[in-house]
Amino acid sequence: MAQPVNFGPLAHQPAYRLVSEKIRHAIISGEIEAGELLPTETDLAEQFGVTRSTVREAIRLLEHVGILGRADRKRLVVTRPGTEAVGRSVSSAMLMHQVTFEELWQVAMGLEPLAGKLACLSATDAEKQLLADNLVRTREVMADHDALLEAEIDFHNQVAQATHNSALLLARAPLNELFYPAWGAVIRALSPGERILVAHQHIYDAICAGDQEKAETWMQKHMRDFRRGIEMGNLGFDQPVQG
Amino acid sequence: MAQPVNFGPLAHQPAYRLVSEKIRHAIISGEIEAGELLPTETDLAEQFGVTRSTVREAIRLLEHVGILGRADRKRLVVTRPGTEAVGRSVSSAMLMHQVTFEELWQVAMGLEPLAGKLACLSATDAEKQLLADNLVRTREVMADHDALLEAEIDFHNQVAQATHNSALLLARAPLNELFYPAWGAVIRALSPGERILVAHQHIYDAICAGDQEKAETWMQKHMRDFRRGIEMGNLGFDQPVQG
DNA sequence: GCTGACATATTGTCCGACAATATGTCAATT
DNA sequence: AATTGACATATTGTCGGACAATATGTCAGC
Repeated sequence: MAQPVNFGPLAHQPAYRLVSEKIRHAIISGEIEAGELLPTETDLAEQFGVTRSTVREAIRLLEHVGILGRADRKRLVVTRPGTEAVGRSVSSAMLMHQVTFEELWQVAMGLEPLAGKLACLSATDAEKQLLADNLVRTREVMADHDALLEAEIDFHNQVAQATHNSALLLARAPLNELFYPAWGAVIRALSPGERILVAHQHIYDAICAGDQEKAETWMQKHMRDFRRGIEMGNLGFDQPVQG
Repeated sequence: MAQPVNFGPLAHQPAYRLVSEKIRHAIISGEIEAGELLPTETDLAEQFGVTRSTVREAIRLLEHVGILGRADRKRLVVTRPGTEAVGRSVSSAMLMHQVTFEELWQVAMGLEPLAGKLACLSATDAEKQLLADNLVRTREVMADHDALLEAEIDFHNQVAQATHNSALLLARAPLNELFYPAWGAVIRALSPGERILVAHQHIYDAICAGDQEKAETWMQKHMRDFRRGIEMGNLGFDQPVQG
């Protein structure tokens, strides 16, 4: 007997997606380099044989993820998505998945100690200096909750920067955005400035000494402190993070 | 003397971005839930007081990151960005940053062992069964490079799934896409089927036994094998990954 | 109750238009 | 010579209207 033919639903992609894919491909394959200007919308429309409206929709598709941006507010330019763009889109996803603090913290426990460890291998003198400056600043603003939070976040970002690992930077991008409010709440509730500073100090020492293990374990301790902070402050460790 | 006033450039956001932000905010704040239908484009245009073209551009901004999708090919629907959407956008970013295998591998060394460890705590019987099936299948297709690659990828995804940690799933989404070709190259070059199977077997055993440490260390071993495979095959461990 | 015809709603695409703004040119002014 | 101002040009942001293709809803007819 003849097989009952099973036609899959034929995929008629709208034109704006095709155009978008073509542009995306040209960018990713390196055909167009970062920083280069794209042709004008009218040109693109002509080249693809569609209207400017369609081209514009295709462009918007790529804009939000940070592949395309506006140079001088006019011409389109190919850009490298920075941590902000990636962080924004991934944290949207996490918010919609109702990710809990616990889940987020587990990921951070995978990435932050790793960052500390790797920074030991690759931190430059300038980056070590930045960390040292951050320590000084942290001590100064210990009483000011907002400023302390900012210093704390900066410290972690600087450690991550010091790894010179873009993949790591991008992977941890959403953590920043999502932990920010919780970290602030912990600081306001418990004023753990001294404890934060001690941990940062040890991490800094380890990075300067190139002591990977010490950096890793102190970062772990530091993150566990953060966890305990949320739990003690009854801030909802098993609750979904808030946008 | 009076300071020379320094006016920051005044930020005139285009309308399509404002509209996009409004919609995004409504979605993330939970005002509109996932799965709900959005009003029609014409309605939105009226509500916001702009034209349909503008609304469409705003929608496209959110579409590529997976916040919005098409329900039945017509009406717009709010969706949860899955790992595919997130993986796609983050791996674009990584590609443009010329992330090397080494960088990527370091991140994987942070996340995959973590996944193994967490899976010990939360894997259900059904998920364990899936892993068992995967092992059987892996043994069957050991000689077929393509099928073996697919089974290998599946195994890691299933372990990650078994953690029930969405944040982790999303964070490791880009790894899948980017490692895929390299992993395939390793398999074709070295035929390490037996070695892969042994590692998977141990990881599976550990998960069934709830032995977190074993799962973690075997996943580490497994990833180190992968690294050695790329190095031995001279596949460019310190080279940027290819799209 | 199922089928088919028909009207309706909604999206995808096109066209043409205009205002606002950035860029380039060039003469006039100091 | 350098700055300023006037002017033409290019490009984007936004508008309005139009039409085809397709999904949905309704209703008569068997």
